[in-house]
Amino acid sequence: MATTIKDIARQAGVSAATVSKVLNRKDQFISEETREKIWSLVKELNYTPNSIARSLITRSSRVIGIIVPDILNAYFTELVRACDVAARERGYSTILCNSDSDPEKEASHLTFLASHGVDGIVMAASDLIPDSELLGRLRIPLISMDREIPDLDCLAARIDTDYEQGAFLSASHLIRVGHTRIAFVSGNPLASNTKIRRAGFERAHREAGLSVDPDLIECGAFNHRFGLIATRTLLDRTSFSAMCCMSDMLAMGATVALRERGLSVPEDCAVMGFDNIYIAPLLVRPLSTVERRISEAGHLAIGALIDFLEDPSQPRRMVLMEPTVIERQTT
Amino acid sequence: MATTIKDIARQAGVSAATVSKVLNRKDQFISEETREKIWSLVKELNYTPNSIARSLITRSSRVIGIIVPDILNAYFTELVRACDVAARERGYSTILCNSDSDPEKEASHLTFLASHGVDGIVMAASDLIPDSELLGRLRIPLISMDREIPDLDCLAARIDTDYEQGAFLSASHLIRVGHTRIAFVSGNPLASNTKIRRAGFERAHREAGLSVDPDLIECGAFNHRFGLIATRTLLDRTSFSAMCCMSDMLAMGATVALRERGLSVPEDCAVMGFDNIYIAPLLVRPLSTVERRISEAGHLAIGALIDFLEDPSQPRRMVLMEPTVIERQTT
DNA sequence: TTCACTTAGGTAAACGTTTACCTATCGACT
DNA sequence: AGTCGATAGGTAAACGTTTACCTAAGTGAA
Repeated sequence: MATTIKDIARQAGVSAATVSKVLNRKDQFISEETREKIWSLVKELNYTPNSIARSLITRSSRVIGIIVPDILNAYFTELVRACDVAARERGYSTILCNSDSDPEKEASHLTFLASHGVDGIVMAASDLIPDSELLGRLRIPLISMDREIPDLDCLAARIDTDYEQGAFLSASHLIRVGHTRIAFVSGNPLASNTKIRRAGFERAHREAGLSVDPDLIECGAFNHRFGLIATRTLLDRTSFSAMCCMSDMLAMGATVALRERGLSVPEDCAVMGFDNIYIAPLLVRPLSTVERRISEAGHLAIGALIDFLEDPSQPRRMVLMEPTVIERQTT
Repeated sequence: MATTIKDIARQAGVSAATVSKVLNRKDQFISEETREKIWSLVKELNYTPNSIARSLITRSSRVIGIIVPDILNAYFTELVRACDVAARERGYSTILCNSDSDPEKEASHLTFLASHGVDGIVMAASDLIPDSELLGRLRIPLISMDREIPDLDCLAARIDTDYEQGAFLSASHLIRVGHTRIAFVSGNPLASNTKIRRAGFERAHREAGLSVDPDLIECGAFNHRFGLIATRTLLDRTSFSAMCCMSDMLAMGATVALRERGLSVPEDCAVMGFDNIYIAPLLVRPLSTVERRISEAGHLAIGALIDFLEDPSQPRRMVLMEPTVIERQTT
């Protein structure tokens, strides 16, 4: 029952095409009088164009899909927020999907987004390797953030963080202040996401003339729950004086486990996080971590996507963001 | 270029109508043979129906809009997540909007959602009083959560938390353990959201034969930043031995401010939160708080909305959720 | 044979836009 | 007088579905 373009047309005594032209500012050949009449009717009748009908014919929705593994991880909350504001700044909206790191959910979100006609998709860090057959078929412009991804011609840009360097910096920081037995906690051990970080961790040791005890490594997931469990396991298995966690959520879980055993941070065990989520400085013992400028990454991703949408011929962007260490009170 | 229903029809040697009937299981008068041929072509050609075209004609999108003030507040992150899983369980998807507690943004999200044909909208707790003129015009089925809302006939349900009781319980808990000077920190002082809580806070004092010193009240916003600022102000102005914060984010900010001044929690000052967000038990000093069963609220909201969509004649639900105190280590 | 019913499927309009192309009028210029 | 170029706007198809209604063939009974 909402007002349509035809209602406006009828009341203005013109055709729907004329109204459409005015609305879309393709009105160089429309008289000032008609134009004004249309705009005033638009206001009076509270006309809002039906985006669905519009998308159907223009094949563009000005909507961007965002897929993250877990919105409860504050890193993704911040990223999603950043993407959303960046998109809105350029007249786009976003629609969010949680994959739970489940390939089937990811695929079904992808089809959902496609069938809803999103103009582009941002796929954020995940242990998953995306279904390249599906992606290739969908042909939706894509931004990959911090993930392994096949080379597709709909891949508009990659925004990656230099995880190797991030892990290297984190471990080096701990080594510099005297730690020699450092635990390493990260996500899925099979994902490149984790392998690369582990390489950085090991390089830091190598360069310091230290070796890495495999007993100190625990990889599984990036959430706080795994941080808690992994730390308990590590504590039962071996001893260490510092922990190099590959996400702040892991670090939060680790801290809880350490306290559980009566260990204080950083006196008995130092803890490094990764991501610098907004909660990190708010913890009672503000967390030392690796800063990765989440908001900037989100803006970059959306910017690259929209630039690509507006001109697909431009060269693809491959950004590698350099992280830095932030020293707070847990190291 | 994606496969359409016509491609299927052509290759199956039938009309598009027949394909549509099979796809929608309105195929009682279609032969088994045709049916099988169609389904196998659907698989072979990776056909996915174009939701946009479908929505245009059916006037239903199976998408629900969710408007929250600030997704960075973990309470809303959890709520949104709960709504999303509840919606997916029933074959709906969600689309998320941040209002930043800005009436204009909220209105523009509302029009956005309307023009994108969402079937219903969940509006979560906010200081804002929604634009009833707009809402009435849009006529989109609505769920209101913890907000003041005009009575509209498109209002499918209200899911509210008994804030008066929550604040009462929080303050009573502190009074019971011996505190008499308790600071009260909450959101926008003009919003009913805050007024109601303040009433509960005052009732707790009244029933204990205590009076409330207005100097102990600081209201502004629900985020951690305000918690920090408000606590500094309170500390400069007066003295107290406990804080009754109306969100866990506020409590986190408050804790930081207290430590800043060398005060330890709970020895020098006890702190109560509200919401029981997932981070609350993870803080180094796990936060005592008021539990409000966020996930259940989200499921309830989505359930009520979808029930209403499927049968708008059923009576409206008005749920009042009763909160409970969780005692951890900050009190 | 006729009628009615069932089965299997087709036709075409409709949803609300956009857009390529067409028409008509008016001056101005050759 | 005829042509041309603006100017102002209209026509109708198209996007990919769904659905109310139509058709045609076959069957069974009267």
